[in-house]
Amino acid sequence: MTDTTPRPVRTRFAPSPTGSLHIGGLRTALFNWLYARRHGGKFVLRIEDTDQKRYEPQSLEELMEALRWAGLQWDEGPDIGGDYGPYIQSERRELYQKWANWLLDNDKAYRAYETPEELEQMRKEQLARKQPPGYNRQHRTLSEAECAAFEAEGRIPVIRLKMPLEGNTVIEDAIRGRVVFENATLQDMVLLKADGLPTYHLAHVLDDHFMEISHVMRAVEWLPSLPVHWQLWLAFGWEPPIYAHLPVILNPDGKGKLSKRKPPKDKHGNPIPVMVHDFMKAGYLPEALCNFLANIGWNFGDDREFFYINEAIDRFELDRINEANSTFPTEKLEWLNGMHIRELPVEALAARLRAPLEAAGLIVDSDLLLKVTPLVQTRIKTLSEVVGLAGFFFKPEFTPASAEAIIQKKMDAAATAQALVRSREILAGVDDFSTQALHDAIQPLTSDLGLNNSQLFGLLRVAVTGQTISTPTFETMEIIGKAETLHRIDMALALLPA
RNA sequence: GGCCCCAUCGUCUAGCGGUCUAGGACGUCACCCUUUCAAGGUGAAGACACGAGUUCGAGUCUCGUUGGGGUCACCA
Repeated sequence: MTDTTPRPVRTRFAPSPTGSLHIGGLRTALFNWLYARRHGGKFVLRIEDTDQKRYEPQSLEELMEALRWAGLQWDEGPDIGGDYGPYIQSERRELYQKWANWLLDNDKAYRAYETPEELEQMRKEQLARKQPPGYNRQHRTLSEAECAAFEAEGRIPVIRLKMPLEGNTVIEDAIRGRVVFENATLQDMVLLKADGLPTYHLAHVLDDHFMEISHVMRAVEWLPSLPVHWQLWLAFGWEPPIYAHLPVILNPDGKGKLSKRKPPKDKHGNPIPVMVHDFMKAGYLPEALCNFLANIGWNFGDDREFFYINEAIDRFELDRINEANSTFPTEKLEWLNGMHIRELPVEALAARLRAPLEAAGLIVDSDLLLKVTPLVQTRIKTLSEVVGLAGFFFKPEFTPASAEAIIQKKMDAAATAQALVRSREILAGVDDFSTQALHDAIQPLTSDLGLNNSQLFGLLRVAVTGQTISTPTFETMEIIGKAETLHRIDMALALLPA
């Protein structure tokens, strides 16, 4: 394998359109993309829609949308075409049938006439007898006449691969090394289904061959069927690609791999998104998600974990991929997302904050948003958190906090009211409503009233923002302006019992 | 259960026979800064699953045990 002439690098991501993109799928796509970019190769998007039962028409669009959002542009694919198309398997069925027949003609495969029900029955009996379930190869040696008899019954055959019955299948995996399978334990897998469409096994080998895919990077769950695929390459007599089986992402709380079926929860019991679209909606940045995904099962080197994906291209190699599965490190995603938010230029962050604010029903003025953005930049970990922290800036009507929220620690209503009144007097006299000037004007009042900064600034904060956790007080006053600030203090005063 | 893969701090990881009294990051805790919340700074606790080998020497190689994961479809 290693001494074959290197081929141009062509990798592919081949999802089946059974729903929108899974986060684990995005990582597989990312690694394939990274490898292609690293080696100046091509990254191909292929749709594996040979299972009509599970096909969801919406998902092709969603899949592509998620990939584009993440910045993983493909060089060939169903929407943009390419020299190796079509890129949707259901449009390639003649190819699969042609080569399935070739296998038949060359004694590498055979027709089997059992119905799904009969196979199911066989499995049940095997299980009942505590035998390993599997096809018993009954039809592997059928005569012409026997086949004709089944056909006469109206049975439609599937085509199964004639696996070697003894010996080993030995394969070199690019990240796991030598993997050995005993042929006697392997199955004669179905290659072409009764509906004339291929199974994954046949389809991917044929497509990867004709699309000249050089490296197949896929999740480890494919490893058990690798020997079948390998025997197919051997049967065809074609040069196999280099296989690399990636570790999977495990559920952080319970056991098993991350799955949308069993929604995972973090240690606080909050649900963790699994689908890429959920991450989009939750306010994660694509650059943060890619950065995060690249850190699972691979590492940048230099002890660096924060990076932009373009920086990873130069360093991405298969031998740096960790073969162990890993659980989904939620807190790290939060941290990385916060990091990427903080690194964004203010204008860029403001632009991204618009969507979640508008989704919350707020009217977003661009100038105002630009002023508010720096105040939230170090305080949010996801874009959607802007709504809770600074949504009040964009509400048409100000909603004051409760009296008890305004009253600070070790203070009562009277003292609070007094502080508000005195503050109002001072603020009314300030012409330059800037953060610094406001701070300087109010500061002396703390000692006059025998309060500390926390108390005085705190009650002003709650009066002016309506929240106990908010953007900084004086910065907020500067943005909303003098009239509004005084108005809100009046509202607070009205709330306090006399 | 058969087969296959995997195994370093709670988590993500570095480590590719000696430089490991095991490094980094997230998280946690403490302190500093501080008008809330963050951010930032400083510091602390915290791991080579176990047992045999190989070797002058093992986190690093081999085998076994244990544990975890995956897979056993006319789904991918």
